[in-house]
Amino acid sequence: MSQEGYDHTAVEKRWQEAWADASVYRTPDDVTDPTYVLGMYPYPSGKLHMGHVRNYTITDAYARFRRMRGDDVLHPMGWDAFGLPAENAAKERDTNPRDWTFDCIDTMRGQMRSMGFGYDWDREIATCTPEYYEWNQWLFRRFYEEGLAERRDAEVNWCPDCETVLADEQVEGEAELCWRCDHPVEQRELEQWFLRITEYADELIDAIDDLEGWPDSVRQMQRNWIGRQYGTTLTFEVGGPETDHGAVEAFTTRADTVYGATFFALAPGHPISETIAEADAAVRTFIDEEADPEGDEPNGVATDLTAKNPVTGAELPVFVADFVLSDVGTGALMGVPGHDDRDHAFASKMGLPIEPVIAPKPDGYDPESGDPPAPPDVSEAAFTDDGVLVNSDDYTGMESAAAREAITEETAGAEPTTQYRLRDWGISRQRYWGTPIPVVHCHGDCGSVLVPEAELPVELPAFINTTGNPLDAAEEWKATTCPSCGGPGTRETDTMDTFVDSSWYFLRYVSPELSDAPFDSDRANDWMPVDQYVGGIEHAVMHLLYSRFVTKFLADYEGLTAREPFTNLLAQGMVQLDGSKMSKSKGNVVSPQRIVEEYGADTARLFMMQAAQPERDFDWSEEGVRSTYRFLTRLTALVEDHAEALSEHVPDATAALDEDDLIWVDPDDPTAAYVAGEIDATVAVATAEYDDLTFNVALREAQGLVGTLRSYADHEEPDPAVLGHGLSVAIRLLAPVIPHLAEELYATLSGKPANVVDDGVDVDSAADHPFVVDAPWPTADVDREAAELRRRLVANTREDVRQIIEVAGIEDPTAIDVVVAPDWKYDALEIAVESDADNLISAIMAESHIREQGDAAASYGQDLQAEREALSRTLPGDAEYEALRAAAWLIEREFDAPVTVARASEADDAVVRKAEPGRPAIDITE
RNA sequence: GCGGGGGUGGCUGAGCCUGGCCAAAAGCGGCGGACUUAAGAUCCGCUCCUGUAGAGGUUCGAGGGUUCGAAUCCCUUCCCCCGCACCA
Repeated sequence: MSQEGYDHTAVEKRWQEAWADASVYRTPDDVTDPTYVLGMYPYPSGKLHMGHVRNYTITDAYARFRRMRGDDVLHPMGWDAFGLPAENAAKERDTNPRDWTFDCIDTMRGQMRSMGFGYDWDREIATCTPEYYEWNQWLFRRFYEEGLAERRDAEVNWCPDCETVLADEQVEGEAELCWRCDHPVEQRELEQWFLRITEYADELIDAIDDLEGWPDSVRQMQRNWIGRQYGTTLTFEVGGPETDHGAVEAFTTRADTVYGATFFALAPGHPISETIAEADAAVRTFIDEEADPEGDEPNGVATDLTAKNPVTGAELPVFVADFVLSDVGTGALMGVPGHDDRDHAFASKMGLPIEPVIAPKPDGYDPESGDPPAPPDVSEAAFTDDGVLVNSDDYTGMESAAAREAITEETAGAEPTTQYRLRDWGISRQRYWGTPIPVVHCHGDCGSVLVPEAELPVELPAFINTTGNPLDAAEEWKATTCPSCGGPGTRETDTMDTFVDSSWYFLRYVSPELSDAPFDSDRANDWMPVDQYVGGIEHAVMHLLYSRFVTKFLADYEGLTAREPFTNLLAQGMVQLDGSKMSKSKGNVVSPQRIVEEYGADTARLFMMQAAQPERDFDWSEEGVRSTYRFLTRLTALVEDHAEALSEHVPDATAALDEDDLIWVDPDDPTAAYVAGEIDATVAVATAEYDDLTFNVALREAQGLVGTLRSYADHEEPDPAVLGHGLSVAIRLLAPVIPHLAEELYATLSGKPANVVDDGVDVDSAADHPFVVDAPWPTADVDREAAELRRRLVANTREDVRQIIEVAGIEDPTAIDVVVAPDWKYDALEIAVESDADNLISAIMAESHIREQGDAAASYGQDLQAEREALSRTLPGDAEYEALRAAAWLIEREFDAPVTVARASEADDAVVRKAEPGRPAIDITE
């Protein structure tokens, strides 16, 4: 009946409309501390891709799960709507970025609706609206007022193709390519606006330790990015025959190796390098032509300068070398070839001396009394570990860590110094489609002046199609008056990096309409932080670091109580095809739209969620999709086939479904008891897995339950209460992932089949119809461990029956007897598990009722003794008996033979003998 | 080089934290059977080797160790992926 599947298009459309009509996903402003579930908002590129679908299915499923568990949930969506691609697209199509962007947003919003994502659309934001970016400008003002925004000259990464500045993070790979257009990036000197994120470097790195809900990989990436290092700044007097360049600072993490310094090196861009290049042709040539910072070889050129080692007083030769980088440390370093690989390579190449001053620490070395170890041989390779100082005057014999401290303290001009790799955040972009930086450059003497808060937002002028920055060409817009002196002024034409937009958008959802502040403080303090954030690993550093920075700033200066924005973070894996990432350039893209048309959104969602853990990559498989679709088709058929019968037997299905998950099971119907037990076990496992976001395991459980229910429904005379309950549970367990079909089936099961709706009775007038969205999550009061023991017993027993029949070559069994072990064996096992007595057999035999069993007891005792360490508890004998009785129908069905489950007292001794706890005796008659 | 994550049966992929019930879930693929005029769908099994009563053997990248017992813990080693990197 169902090879065509079910009418997913009609089902999905029907419920999308019903949800919208009933505003089921609305989160009222007055709820208290809702569970805040957030997916990283997308750039509106025009179409949803599979990565989006996966991302938002994860948040949607989790949000729905929490909702069914009774939480208020905040699950909003918005648009990262500024950015260069809109500008490029506008140029190509001869339109403007605004229209193009809103077109894209409309399309994508429609696709999200068609996926069934349950967002509170009343909270939708788009960062390109003045109502939003006004608050970027406000935020910029606040940074400026607190001394954390400043304008300065800076060497910046410049993409000649995009004609804009890029952050370091936006420059990719060794080849230094633009992250957007893959064009090689150049360096330029420009006046730029910076936010001083480095002021927060320590807190940003220290607080990572407490982000326990974040993946280790992301935490580590942030630590690396901030790159804090403790070390020492040493001062070297640098001079030559004719000139004195004065004190030059060099940073080192290895002050303990200072006695091993045999040269000093300056970056080609260091001011002294520039100075000496004026008089020294070799240096000039080296800087201009030979220096190759990207190459593997360390290159350098000698100068006529020397640097005085501040500890030893030695005069070291000074080189200009390309492996010294201007933007690392001070752009100058002491070379210690004995204990640094790169210095070693350079010294070997230049024929400089290599001196060992650190020796490996001998075992049990005591710096107080021990003789210093012999210096290692460093002629071939540097010894880079910490150790014990040698050849270091008074410091000889000290351990590295202590020596670093002592040298830093005792050397004139030496300072303990902390270095960071993190740089201030350059937010200036020479582009149109972004937030205008709210500054006016006074033509008089006022300099750069903030636009007053009352005059915000500074709105973008109409788009001008030009090769440079359109804002530069907007002459009328540019010309303004200085807010300070009232004289003529020019607007700042830089716009902000779009990472400013995304660094606080999660706060805007709290009060998206608010017109006099970026967010409602009281509500933000109640609703923040985001409980579960989900997005791609590509944002591990930039977006997440900036968001943490801005949150801390708002905590310090605007009274926000949260110091971290995201409590739990999930970096979802990629959707791949044949093992590689889907991408347009490779042409291996699977269109979500096609999948929705062909199989429906529910199929796409279920397939993705059951394919793998959310954080792992997985391969898209058309076969897997089809298999998922077949599952949904079978489920639909199962519910439809039985709904009518159930409603006859269950007088008020609706009430029964909603009220309670405790159902009465006929004690004389072991099959019903088995199914009821399976239902409970499924709920227990699936709930825990949903909590952990391991949807794949939860769904496997739910699908397994559906299989059990189908078998049960085929069984003669299923208990309608049990079957109805089971179907209700299965539907609810699947509902977060297949919301449309779950609604449909829930309605069918409730005796309000959807075709009634089709005939003109609309959904919300059927007031007694409960949405599964709002249905209570099923509950179970079972011990997961006991449920698993029972499952295992049943599975093992069935497996054993199969094996016997196969191995013994039984063609057609006529009777199968299953006999549970006698009680005394359970008692003996219990004693064996508990006991730590040397002689297990005597411990067991101490029990008179076991001793009475004579040889059988002795023999079983020996078995227990032999396997003593491996023994584990089973279910009690009565529970095993009940579980096997309940599962007998499965064996009967499989082998088409009557199955008798018996207690030991009811069975033949010869058979009973083989029975053990956890392993009933099986006797098959041919 | 540093840091992070991996290597499991024909494939995908769980298990590993908390060792035993693990020859190892699930899906896919393959094989056999039921149903069907047939195909499809659906259902029941099988799918490392041997085995006429639930057994035995060899497996979880490689080698070693701890343990009564290791896919699981420890060490060494090889390979793959990701991030950072001539970072002083």
